[in-house]
Formats: sequence, structure tokens, C-alpha cells
Amino acid sequence: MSSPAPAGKAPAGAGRPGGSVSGKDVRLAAETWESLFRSQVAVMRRLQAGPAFKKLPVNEYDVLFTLARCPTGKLRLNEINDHVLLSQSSLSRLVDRLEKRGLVERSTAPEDGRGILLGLTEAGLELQKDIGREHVRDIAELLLPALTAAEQQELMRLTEKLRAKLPD
Amino acid sequence: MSSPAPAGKAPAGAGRPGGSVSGKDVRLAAETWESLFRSQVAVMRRLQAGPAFKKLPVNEYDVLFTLARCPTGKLRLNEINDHVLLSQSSLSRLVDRLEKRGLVERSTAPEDGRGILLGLTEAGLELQKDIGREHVRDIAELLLPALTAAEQQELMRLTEKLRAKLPD
DNA sequence: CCAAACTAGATGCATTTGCATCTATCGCAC
DNA sequence: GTGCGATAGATGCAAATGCATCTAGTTTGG
Repeated sequence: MSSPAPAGKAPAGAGRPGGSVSGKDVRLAAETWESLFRSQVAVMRRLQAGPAFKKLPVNEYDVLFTLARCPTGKLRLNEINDHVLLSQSSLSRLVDRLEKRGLVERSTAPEDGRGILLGLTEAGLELQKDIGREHVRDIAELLLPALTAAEQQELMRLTEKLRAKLPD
Repeated sequence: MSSPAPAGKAPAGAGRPGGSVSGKDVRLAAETWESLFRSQVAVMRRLQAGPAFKKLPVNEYDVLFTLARCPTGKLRLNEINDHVLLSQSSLSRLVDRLEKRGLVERSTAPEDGRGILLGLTEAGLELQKDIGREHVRDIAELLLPALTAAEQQELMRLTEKLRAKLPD
């Protein structure tokens, strides 16, 4: 909140070079978000129903996945929290559960005594890869018949751009 | 489960006319989904943080919204359930809460004694419009600076196509 | 017409979630 | 250095969620 503009009431046309925002623009944005949201829900519902997530809830898998894809293999809890749609406290307890199951390990962060570094254990990596294989198959089964490769490329490009241009 | 194909193990290349599925295809699909998912999470996180959803949790607003946009104004609970990422029992209790607050009304479905029709009350419609206005503003503030109108159109087209082509 | 299988929705109960708060560390001003 | 606001996580507790199950109405097969 260091912007000079009044919080929560950005001037119309913010971010558009000299343009003003029409009702049409606003409606298009709302419809686009609605569509993005619904398709995400629809795909997620089907993925969750698959057998891959009987072993581990989606949110918990997502943490394992995030750690597995990270180059260093370890992440701070607050970094993970940015990735996941969960409150800080929920993530803390989710990590408790993963730790109790021996899938991850907490370690204190060097250079910051407050921070906690989270890393996968051998078992955690194993389980992630196991679920991951099945998960990827399920995804492909849903997306391949629906969109061409070019369309998938474009969808990826647009969602990446959207995410990159979000504030903060 | 009436398909002759073995459940959970559709033949490679299902839905693609004569094509086979390469590892590349599978990877692209997985990356596309990942990107779609993350951008949805990122946008949703920011929307949830806004003041619009202090009055009503997102899931509950979503039900009001779904009812408001429905032509007849009334929907069966199971229809609503398809729209929302919630279990049947959770939706049932969510509707309990909305009903207790006087925002919706249950009525028995004609032609099916098991079914429940859900409709907005006057207060429910009012609140939906109220939150909706602010919500739409927030969405526009996030999307307009990130994507051009043409890009939004394309994103909407792709997500609609994806959703339309999902099984069942 | 009746019984068995199926579907829509509600409910008991354990688990998960979020809000508010607490503790500990950090960083900055003085 | 000392104090003070900010940040990283953990925790108490109430509320929300999901699974399994239950009830009731519907459809199907004989």
C-alpha cells in the first residue's frame, strides 16, 4: 500500500495508457473471469474424482509438487503460501500433517531465524512422483480431446501473462 | 460407467482422430493446466481479499450469483452443485446458512418429490447485486491492465471450449 | 402391482479451514 | 545498543467441509 492512488479505488483506466474504461470493457473482463473460473472448477472436479487423490488430498499434493519442482528442493512456508489457495494457518497445519506422515521435513532457515524451510523426504518425493504420473495422465485425458496443441499453447500464454501482470 | 473402454485407462489418443499421444502432448497439457490453475488461484486470492467478500464468503456469493443469472430464477440443488467446487453435503449446509439469513428459499420441486428448488429472496437478490457490482469492478481492475480486449476474448473462447468438451 | 435399484437431498461425525491472537525474530530509527 | 513496528509461523477455537450413511421419492423389471 505505497501507491499514491487511493486504495481500493484506482482511477478508471488504471494501467491503460491514456484510455478510459467503458462498461463494455468491464463486462468483457467479468465474463472472461467467469469463464476461466468455471472451466477451472470443471476440470478440477474431474481431477479430484480420479483415483490419484485418494492417497493424498489435492492441496497436500500441491505442496509436494511445488517442492519437487523447485530447483533447490526447499522452500519457505510463505513462498509456498503464495502458490496455494490456503490461509497461512491452514498451510501450517497442512505441513504438520505432511510432516507427521514423514513426507516433508521442516528446518530452520539460515539467515532468518523466523523462517522455516520445507523439504521433501525420500518418501515424499516418491509419493509425489507416484501421484504425479497418474495426475498428468488424467490431465492429458481431459485436455487433449478438448483443445489442439496450438490452442493449449495460446491458453498457457494468456494465463501466464495474466498471472505475471497481476499487482504485487 | 457404461463405456466399453476400461475405466480410468482410455486408449492413448482418445478423441483425436487417428492420432497417438506423445510425451510432448502430455507435457504440454500438464503445463497448460498448471498455468490455468495457478492464474486462477492468483486472481481468486486477490478477489477474496477485497472488501466485497467480507459480507459473504465467495462460495455463498457464487450460489446467489448462479441463481440471479438463471432465467427462471430457480434451480435444483444438484444443478447448482455441478457449478460449484463443493461436495453435495457441503452445498446442502451452505444453503442452510443462506436460508437462515433469509437470502434464499427452498421449495419442493414439481414433478419430483425428491428435488428441492432454490430461489433468491428479495434480500438475496439485493445482496447479490450489491456484492456483484463491487466484484465486477475488482475483476476489471485485475484483468484490464493484464490482457487486451482481444486477448480476453481469446481466453474466454478457449476456456469455454475446454469446458464444453469435458466428458459428462 | 410390487420389489429392487437408483437418485435427491439431509444428517452424524471426524477432519480441515480460517480468524484472531500469540511468540519469536528481524530491521530500522534513534 | 535499545526500543518499536513489521514479519514468519504456531495455536486456540469456532465454523466449514467431506465421507459415510440415512430417509424419502422415483424408476425399472418381473
